[in-house]
Amino acid sequence: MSDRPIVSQEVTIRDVAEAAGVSISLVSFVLNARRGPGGEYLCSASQKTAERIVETAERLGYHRNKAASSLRTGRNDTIGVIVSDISNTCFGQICRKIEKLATELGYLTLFASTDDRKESFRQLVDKFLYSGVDGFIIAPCNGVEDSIAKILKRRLPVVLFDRDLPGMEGVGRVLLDNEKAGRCAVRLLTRQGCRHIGLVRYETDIPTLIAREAGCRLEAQQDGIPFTSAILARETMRRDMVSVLHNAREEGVDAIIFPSNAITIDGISAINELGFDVPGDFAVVGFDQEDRSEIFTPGYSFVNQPTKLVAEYSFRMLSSAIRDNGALETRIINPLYTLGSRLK
Amino acid sequence: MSDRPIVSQEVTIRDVAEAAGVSISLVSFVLNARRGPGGEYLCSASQKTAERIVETAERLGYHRNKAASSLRTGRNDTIGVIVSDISNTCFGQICRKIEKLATELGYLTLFASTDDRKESFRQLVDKFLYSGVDGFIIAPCNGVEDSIAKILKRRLPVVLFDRDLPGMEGVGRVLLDNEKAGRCAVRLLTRQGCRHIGLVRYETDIPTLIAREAGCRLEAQQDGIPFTSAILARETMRRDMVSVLHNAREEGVDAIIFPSNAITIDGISAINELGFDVPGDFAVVGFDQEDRSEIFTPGYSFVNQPTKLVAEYSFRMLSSAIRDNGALETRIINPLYTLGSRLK
DNA sequence: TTGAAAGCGATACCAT
DNA sequence: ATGGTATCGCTTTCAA
Repeated sequence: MSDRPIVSQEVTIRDVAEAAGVSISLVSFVLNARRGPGGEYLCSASQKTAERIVETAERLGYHRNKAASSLRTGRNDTIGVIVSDISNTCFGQICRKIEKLATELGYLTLFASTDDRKESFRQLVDKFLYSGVDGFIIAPCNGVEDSIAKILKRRLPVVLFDRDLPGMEGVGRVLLDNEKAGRCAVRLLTRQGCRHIGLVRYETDIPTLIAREAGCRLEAQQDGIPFTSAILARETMRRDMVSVLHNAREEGVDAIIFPSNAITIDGISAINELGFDVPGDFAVVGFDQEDRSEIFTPGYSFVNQPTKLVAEYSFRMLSSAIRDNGALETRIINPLYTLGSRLK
Repeated sequence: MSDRPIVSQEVTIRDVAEAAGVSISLVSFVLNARRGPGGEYLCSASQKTAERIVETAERLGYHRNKAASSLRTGRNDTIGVIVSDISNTCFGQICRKIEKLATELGYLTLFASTDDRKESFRQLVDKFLYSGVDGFIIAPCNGVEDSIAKILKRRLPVVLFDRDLPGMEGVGRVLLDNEKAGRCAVRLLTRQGCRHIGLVRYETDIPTLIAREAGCRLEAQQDGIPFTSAILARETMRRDMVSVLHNAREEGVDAIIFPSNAITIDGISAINELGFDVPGDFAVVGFDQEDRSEIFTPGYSFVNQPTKLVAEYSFRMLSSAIRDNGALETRIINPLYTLGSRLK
């Protein structure tokens, strides 16, 4: 096999102890002590020794061996973040912000993408579990309740965001108010004077999409504006989109809502293919696109999750659960919108 | 302090040993054995005991404690990936692919974003170093040679991608052929019949940008086509872009190249602000945008890194360096391009 | 083919 | 205020 020798660490706690002329217990003690407001070491060691120890550690370039520390304490100072696709800018931004917050509190963050596949979701949860994370922040895919339950059984805290698993108990939640998001989308359109609103989505039981559509319908009803929704098969959505939009136009629909990221992409793609002008032919509201989408598509408006807020709420909820056994509650977030620069 | 008891693991190697009626050494031995082509365990243990041990481990739900294993072996089966911004789709895609490849080989991947700031770069390298990664894949920012040297001093392998640190020795490299990318951009434009090509960039010594511009100039020269480049101050690029493009148009420039991601964003933004039509007023080639950009901006063409290839080359080079002491070499990648759907 | 035992480095209990 | 030491779970050498 490998004839690589066991490489021992260059500077261990023992070296620091010797160099400082104290015991390793004391070094560990001091190095793990909290700091008071004036920078004093809050431990029974005398300030003088404490300072000498810290100074020695720095001089020798000592850094705690994480593996040893984890092994002993069972803590890992690591959190796991699971999303469907980190190269989706929306998730990328949330992950970045979580990473930043986590780093500030001394946590390491593990990221993984599931591609919305249950099987890889399960594998990733296991992988993180066995890598020893202290908690999870998860945008779940449908039908992974068992996997989440497995985490909870180990008494590790879980915060869900972006998508809910209705009925799942014992988890924290940071969710967009999707009904409000739907209403917001419709309002963006009526404000431009649109008179007949269409929505395209695929066949699904994802609560997010259902709630968004419900919100749209509700708002349109209140405004006394006709609202039509087209429901496509998920697999053929991209293809069917073109004819659906074509027909909608014929039928006098003057505004279209694409209620998710994937639908928005396919929708914009179809509109380009049809050579339609936005907002000339249609006014459009997309969902879950990145902040910069407006730059690329000046005619379109978007409804989004406030990524920073989602990241902050999720991480703070998780870290307080890990550290202080803080409550895992449900937080509902208000949607954000970006107006297109060319409107009707 | 914490009155949380030391939580011991639910199933340890000792439990497996007892349940299987063998010693822990044997369990470890078998569980770490390589598998032969027929699935046999390549170790001195008898196949029968080996199978019994594996079966017992599975039945009990045993999973190796990573901390203990790392502590003992010094190996961590973890790699660190550092980029400027993981929410940049280009990097997001590369990271995803690396994660996937790494997972297949049993590695855990740590990601981090530096925002192109030297100081956070250094901190992240340290963080990963002390977290115990076995190697690095890095898109560096300028002036971090010292930090890379620190990694090399610990004899950990490093593969650079996206951006080079010229003169740095002992690292692997997976880089785009930037000169060729520049030439490619010009060719996309001349092919559409453009007669006067402009390029906008900011003042910099980043080799990537310099090489791209050189490639553009070279190709334009060979084609006997006038080539003008405008160099802006980095800080005011966004603002200045508008007037630069306005003037270019006046001067008869009929094609513009934006030679990086950031420049492309600001450029497209300025074009929208000016109300210019693409490709009516200008033909445009942008750089480093995601695959889907064409959907959002039908008139634009893009030159990109082949993200999957970059990820594959980088990871394979790193993993072979980690496992088999494989060579760290320099690989130059050919650029990829996407044609806009509406061209001149 | 199998097992005993010595650590890897840090922590935390219990002494002093 | 400080130190001795058992222990976390696993790997690996050496002996049987």
